[in-house]
Amino acid sequence: MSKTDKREMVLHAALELIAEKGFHDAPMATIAETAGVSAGTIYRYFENKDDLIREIYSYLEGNIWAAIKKSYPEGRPIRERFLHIGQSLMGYFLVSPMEFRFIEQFQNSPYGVDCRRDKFFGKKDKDLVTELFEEGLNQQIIKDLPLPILSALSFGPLIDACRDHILQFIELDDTLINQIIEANWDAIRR
Amino acid sequence: MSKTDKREMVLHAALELIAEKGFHDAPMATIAETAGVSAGTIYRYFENKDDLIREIYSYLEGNIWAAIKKSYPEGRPIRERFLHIGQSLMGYFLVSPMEFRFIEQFQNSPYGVDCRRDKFFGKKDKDLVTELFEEGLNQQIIKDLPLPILSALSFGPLIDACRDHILQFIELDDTLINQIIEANWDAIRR
DNA sequence: ATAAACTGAATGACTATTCATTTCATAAGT
DNA sequence: ACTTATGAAATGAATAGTCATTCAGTTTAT
Repeated sequence: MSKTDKREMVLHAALELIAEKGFHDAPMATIAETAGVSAGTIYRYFENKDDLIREIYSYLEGNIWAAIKKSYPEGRPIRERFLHIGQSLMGYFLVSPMEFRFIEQFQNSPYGVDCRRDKFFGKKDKDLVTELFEEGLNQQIIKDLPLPILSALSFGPLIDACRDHILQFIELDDTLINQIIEANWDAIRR
Repeated sequence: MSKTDKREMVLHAALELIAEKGFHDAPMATIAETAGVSAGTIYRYFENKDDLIREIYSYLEGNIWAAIKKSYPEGRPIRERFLHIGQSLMGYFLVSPMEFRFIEQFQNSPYGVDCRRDKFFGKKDKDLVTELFEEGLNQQIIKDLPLPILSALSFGPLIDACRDHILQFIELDDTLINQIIEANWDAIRR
């Protein structure tokens, strides 16, 4: 097993265990065991558990942006781009329930608060979504509300729907997915 | 200090500490100290930490239903009742940020999953909100979507907005609150 | 031969819960 | 009115477990 292989084994083992059990019930010893590696080895690749968790999130975030950017209808109307983002996101989450559960936990924890703070107070580049909202605001196509609110109206319900589907409270199909995304659009459009 | 006083002291100390630090950084010893009581005493009033946490949630849930039912415009149009519920909820959360943070943590944890399961699979009585949605569906005033989705569209963004306000990412005022609730209505109305 | 990678037992810190003991309020007996 | 008996309430040190992280010693690759 090569060096990078071990790093990846640890990363995936941690992702899996944390998604299933939560941050506090995924001991380093168990992560090591699942990864087929000794406890000490984890610390050759990650400073500590916090660092490991943040690295997993970065990795998943990369995957998600890739999913959204794949066949992104650049230059098409705002509404069309908005629908594409919603469909990509839900599509991604529904085929990757484990990753979804990790992200959900991450967002609903002090890690997630730090993350949003960085985003809204500008430590990161403007992303595709922020650009889209700003364009929509300028063209007076979407309601004049603060960006965090527009985010909440757009993506909150979408994520809740994925969660309820994964927990088998509802069953999402393509029709329902589109109805949800259209409803989100109704919430933000003027 | 009477018997019930001590129970309440513990309940409030736990609420405060958990809201600030999270379930896992609010040790029983610290809760006891904050409540002005010894660690052992907690166990006279609560079976264990889980029980304590669930009791706190029940207590808060009672407060919230009371806030909603206060001046609930029974018999008035669906839209008006919907707006009332939204306003009551946001009003309550904004004057009780500590309680809000507890509830948010509770909902985004295995406790919350159990709770929703009970709700959607009928162990509880139908609540005001479910009744409202069902009436709206029958009258074809709101979109024909599963109840969990209608909930997500209505209350998800509202809660996210409260969170962002409490974290000082945005500043909510009456105008903005009403705009958000109207946007939620746009999402669910036909 | 050398250094880098790896191991896993040991460390130290932390926690929920228990239980032997003490305190306290109340009621009975004198 | 004063003592005593009683059991509930309260205490907090002790218990039995957790877990992240370290490091002395071992293996592996070059």
